[in-house]
Amino acid sequence: MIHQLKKDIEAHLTAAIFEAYQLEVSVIVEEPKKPILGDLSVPVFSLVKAAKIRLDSAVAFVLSSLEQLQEPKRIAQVAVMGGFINLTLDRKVVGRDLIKSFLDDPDLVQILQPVHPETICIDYSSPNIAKPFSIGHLRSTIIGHAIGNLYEKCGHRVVRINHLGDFGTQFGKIIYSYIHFGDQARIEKNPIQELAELYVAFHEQAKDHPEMEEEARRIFKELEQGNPEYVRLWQWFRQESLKDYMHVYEKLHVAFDSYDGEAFYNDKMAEVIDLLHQQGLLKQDSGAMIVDVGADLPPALIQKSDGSTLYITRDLAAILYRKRTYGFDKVLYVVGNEQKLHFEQLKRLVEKMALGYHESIIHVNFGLVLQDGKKMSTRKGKVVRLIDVLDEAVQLSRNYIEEKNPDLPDKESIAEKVGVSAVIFNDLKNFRGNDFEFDLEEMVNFVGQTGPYLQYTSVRINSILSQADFVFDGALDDAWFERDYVYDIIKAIDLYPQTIERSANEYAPSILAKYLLNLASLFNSYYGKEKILVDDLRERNTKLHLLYMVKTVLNDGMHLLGMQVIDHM
RNA sequence: GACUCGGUAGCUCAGCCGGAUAGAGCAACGGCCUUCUAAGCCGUCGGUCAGGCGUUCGAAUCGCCUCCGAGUCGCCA
Repeated sequence: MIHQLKKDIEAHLTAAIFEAYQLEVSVIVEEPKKPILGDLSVPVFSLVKAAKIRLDSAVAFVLSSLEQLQEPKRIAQVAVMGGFINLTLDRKVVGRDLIKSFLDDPDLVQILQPVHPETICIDYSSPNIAKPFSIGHLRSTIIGHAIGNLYEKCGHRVVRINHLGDFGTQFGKIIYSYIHFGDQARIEKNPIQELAELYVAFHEQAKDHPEMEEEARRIFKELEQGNPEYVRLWQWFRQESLKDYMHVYEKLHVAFDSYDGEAFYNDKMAEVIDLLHQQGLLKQDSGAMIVDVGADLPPALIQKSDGSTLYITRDLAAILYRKRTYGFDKVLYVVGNEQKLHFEQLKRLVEKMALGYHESIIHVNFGLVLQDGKKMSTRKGKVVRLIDVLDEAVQLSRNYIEEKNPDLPDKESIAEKVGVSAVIFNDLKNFRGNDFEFDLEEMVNFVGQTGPYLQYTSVRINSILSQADFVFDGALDDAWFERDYVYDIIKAIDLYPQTIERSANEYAPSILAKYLLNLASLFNSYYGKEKILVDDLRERNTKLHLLYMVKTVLNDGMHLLGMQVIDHM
């Protein structure tokens, strides 16, 4: 609402300046940091400079233009401070308007309706078969899931794709390892653990026996060509891994529209290579087939000298398939920073092939989870299993419940929801591009800027609402909106729709996460100041309206981030 | 070595398409539970925005250089 007013003022002033000076000055209306200065602020420096006029004439010009704006009610006060013109809005009107629009469209379907609904493919999670589901894949999973939710909320169609890492030379390695030192019974008992150990064992042995690498590549090539024994082992490993992953996804409440991994594209590779060949892009280089993708990037390796394919070949096949199958407007790859070059190459390949959609390929990169300041390595067996972290978080959550609320009826279910959500929120609250050091204590922290803080705030509100009956009858004590700490909450709620849009457009769930923390903090601060359930019905009803809005926004926001919403804890 | 990303309070981070006195949480210290859930609230302490130069009325924000950290750099994914 305030956002709309801001846009209106910007448009009005830009037009007025053009009319008076024939100058295209794009006026920016900003929000002053200090609330005492007002709700909106117009700096006039750009006009001074462009029109080469004095500061005071620029101020006078803007002031008179503002008077012509058809804005009878909302702007209550205009004050000039140096080169800034500060506008203060009528808090009663803002509060009433907000509540009205909130009640008219509580799910924001009208406000967030896109001009052009798009189809967005999101490639995320994508764990590597036969390896434990690690913290690294947690990041991709929950960032991708949240971005998908955000786009859906904005009215777009989202296709969620789990591009399983179920193919490639790594399987040559594991199969080699299994044949030479594997044990069927042990794998059946504890598949992921054993398979991961086989993978580590391979790399340990290969240090002294480099010919093993060659052998692994040969096995993969045969797997690719359909060697029945290798295919059987591969299917077995894949199936066992998938079972394990589904367990994790269940805990995280994420699901996908497609689980077509790399292997799915095995029979679609020839098409890609033919296409590259026809366009004369493919060339041979020391036995392998490569494509030059420009002087600023290293060439892309499409086919190994033994004829088998690579990661990028499969990604290329996948994008062709996805364009045909889903007709995406955008395809997002939620994959770590370390693969930046890979996606630059992929994008360039698509551009070189003149397919016309290279601009819609977006690498939504995220920071690495470090251990002792360095990247974790599956090859050396240095991974942290997600399931262990989740278990730890749920246990801590149980402890809190025993300490704070031992009579809670459904302890176990709440403990699970709080613990898992804490881990999810901890990952989403900071900008995704930042690397971070693995720190279990930080991940399962429940105090301060955390998931449980948001849940707790919502629960507190819920507790009050459940003790009161109130009706949305519009009978409001609007004088109450004048109070700073109330008005701050109103302004924060008003900001919710644009926060969702920004969060989606920048592929940054952290924007929403920070917003929710701020809203919760404003509410808790208010909660400490005033009693809600007062005797005066009109006042009470007004407060309950506000609480209802805060709770609705908090719950909706948490849901978008992939957290579990609860009503008591 | 080249390229990419980063360096803001003791720690974890916001702010970065230039705007007014750089903000949160944690930690530390001091308060607040006979009244709506204290997983909370209030207060105190804490800054050469890595360093330098430049552009500008105005720089944490833009440009260049230096230092430091991480990642990547054809037969892994």
